[in-house]
Amino acid sequence: MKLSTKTRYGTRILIELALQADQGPIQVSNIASKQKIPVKYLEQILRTLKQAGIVKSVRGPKGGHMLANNPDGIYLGQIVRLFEGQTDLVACVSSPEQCEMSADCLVRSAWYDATAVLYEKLDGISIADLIHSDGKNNLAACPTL
Amino acid sequence: MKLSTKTRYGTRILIELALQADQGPIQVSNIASKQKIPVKYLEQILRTLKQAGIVKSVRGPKGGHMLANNPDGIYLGQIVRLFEGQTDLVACVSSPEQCEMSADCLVRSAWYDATAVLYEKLDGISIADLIHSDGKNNLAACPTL
DNA sequence: TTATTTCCATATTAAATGAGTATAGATAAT
DNA sequence: ATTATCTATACTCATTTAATATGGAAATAA
Repeated sequence: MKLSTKTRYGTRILIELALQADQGPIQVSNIASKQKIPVKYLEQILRTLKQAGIVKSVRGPKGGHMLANNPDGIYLGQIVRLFEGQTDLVACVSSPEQCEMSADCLVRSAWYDATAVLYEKLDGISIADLIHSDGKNNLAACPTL
Repeated sequence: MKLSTKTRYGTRILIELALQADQGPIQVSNIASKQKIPVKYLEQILRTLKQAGIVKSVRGPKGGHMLANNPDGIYLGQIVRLFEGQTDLVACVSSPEQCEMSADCLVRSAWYDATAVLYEKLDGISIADLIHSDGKNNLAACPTL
């Protein structure tokens, strides 16, 4: 039940672009070294972000990438939906027709509610929120233990 | 970012056992046909549930399986933790040492919070809650769209 | 006591997915 | 023109998931 590296990398790329927002176009090599992401993989992820309208870029020497809009309008929920193949905890949540038992399934609505509460949270956290946090993580107890 | 079939099947197995709680030991073949789960796969999942102390069973003719305790004490969070290999949205949430950047990562605490809110929800839904719902699912809008 | 019904355990396989690499091309500044 | 940069697609490799196969162990009842 984990997020893909594309989602994680995608988020870190956006953070990097937000941090360097006043530096003009940021090059792939710059992001790659700062965030320790393989260049070619990074390029793929950037392309997805660009096609989604979140990032814009200019080609040629001195070219690079930058956020298309203000980071306070980019939310984690949007990034997760963009990169995760299946965005629900269980497929039947958004495609009940995939399961012949879904009509009177006793669990489906629970998976639905859990998915909803998760995205409610993710849709409340923007890239701007992240770069304005102090980045000091307490390494304390984990919610799943 | 989806739950495994083991988690989904495991939940449905427990629902089935809860529904038939007054019928004595329930046989694998019974659960398999009712819930449309391959017999041998079902046996694996049942074994995990048994080792976790959630299910008990008796061998030999007239044997079968039953809940070890009342279904109002079995929560979805427990089932998910039991079957999912990685129970956090991102590995660094519970194992920050796995990522050299985690100490001053600007995203980690967000993944932590999202994981926490998800399990808070899952830990509030019991098997008893599920079997006492009416099972009529509205097939309405999905939280991820 | 022995046949039979049931659960128990491990090994194997097959398909899907995820993560990353390779190769080739297009654009624009100098 | 040359070169630095982004763009696009195809391919490979490793891991995980889902399921199957095979063989066993326990307990009941004829």
